[in-house]
Amino acid sequence: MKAQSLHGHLDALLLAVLEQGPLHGYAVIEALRTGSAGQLDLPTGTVYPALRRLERAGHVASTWSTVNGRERRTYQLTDDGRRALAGERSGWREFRTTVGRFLDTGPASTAPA
Amino acid sequence: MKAQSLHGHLDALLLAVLEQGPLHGYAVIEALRTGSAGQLDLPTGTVYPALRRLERAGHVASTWSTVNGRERRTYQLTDDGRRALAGERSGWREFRTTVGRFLDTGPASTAPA
DNA sequence: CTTCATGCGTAGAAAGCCTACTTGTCAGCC
DNA sequence: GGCTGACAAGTAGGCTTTCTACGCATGAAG
Repeated sequence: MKAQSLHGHLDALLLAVLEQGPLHGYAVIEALRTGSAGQLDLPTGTVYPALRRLERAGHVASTWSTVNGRERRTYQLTDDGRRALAGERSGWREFRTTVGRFLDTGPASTAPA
Repeated sequence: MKAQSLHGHLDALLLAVLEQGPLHGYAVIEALRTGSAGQLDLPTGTVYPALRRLERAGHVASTWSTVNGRERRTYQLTDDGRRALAGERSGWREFRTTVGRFLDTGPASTAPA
């Protein structure tokens, strides 16, 4: 699926993935891919800058570690990030409900209510 | 709510509103506002260009009419637009499912399943 | 030694929405 | 008559976010 539809929700996804434990950038991409059954295959050019943005915003913190000669920057959620994630989640529910009011209630849909 | 989150879903919303019957631009904005309980209050600078885009794409057609001396451009869904809307709807479901996999399954959420 | 998977990163382009503004009619009020 | 506010359409420029396409480096496999 087009990741362009993510616009504005990517940060929430990244925070949600990191909520389950610290990961480095490459692993975040894999977590999103496997966790979505292959639907989300984000390019590094999308994820890395986004993680930096989250770090600048104070939602995540990063630490360097060298594993097998490979440099890894491991990201982990901060307390502030946890609060941000909660906000993103409620924002997501609101968004889903609002848009769903128009798109879920179709003429030939499995009416949800 | 921030309409920026719409990014990519606005077209689907407009098509969905017009599915219920032809409307002019201003009425589309009101339909979105009332239909969303005030959540979606889109500025004209967002809606009008979007409707033009949909017209260029062949998803809607417009006709001018003058009511009480006021010029109205009424938009209505084309057959192509109906097909596009169906695609947008399935795209929306996929998007919702995929993102929901990460954001709905929170630690303190009303688990949907 | 070449290729591939892992791993990080940047630069420039493209897309989409928002803010702010303009134009015009009509109704109501002073 | 002049002013304000709701209705109705539209444009221009800016901002944010994501994507495409690259570059650099290590280690394992052939």
